[in-house]
Amino acid sequence: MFGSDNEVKSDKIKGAKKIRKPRYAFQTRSQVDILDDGYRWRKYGQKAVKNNKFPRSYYRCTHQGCIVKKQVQRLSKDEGIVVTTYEGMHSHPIEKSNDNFEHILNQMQIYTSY
DNA sequence: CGGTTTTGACCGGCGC
DNA sequence: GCGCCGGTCAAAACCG
Repeated sequence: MFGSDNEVKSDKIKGAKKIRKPRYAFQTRSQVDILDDGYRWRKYGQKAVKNNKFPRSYYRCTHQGCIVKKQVQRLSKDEGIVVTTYEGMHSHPIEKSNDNFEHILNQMQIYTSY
């Protein structure tokens, strides 16, 4: 299941031949970890991290063909800071108002890896 | 009713 | 070889 993961695994074992899954980390200042960026997410697990006093939440896009994964983690140092990490690329339009999305971006700092 | 959520348990990989 | 960790999935329950 979930070819996306399988693909990455294969790449790792083989030696990274294809493009890597893009990873985008968003650091947001919010009291709630449930940030609606405009996509639909379904929580599939919650695990506690050792460097963090708070558990990390794992979310996945519920769109057909959309295998984007997202994980939300809070900074143990600042409970008001929420780190949202996006994995993969979306292949469908957002169902929320771009205005709202822009407003959210306005309050988040974007960090891009790769 | 459908969709979603929550917890627990399980598996694989890696280290020593 | 064994233990450990992280990560993911499953089922059940709940809500609108």
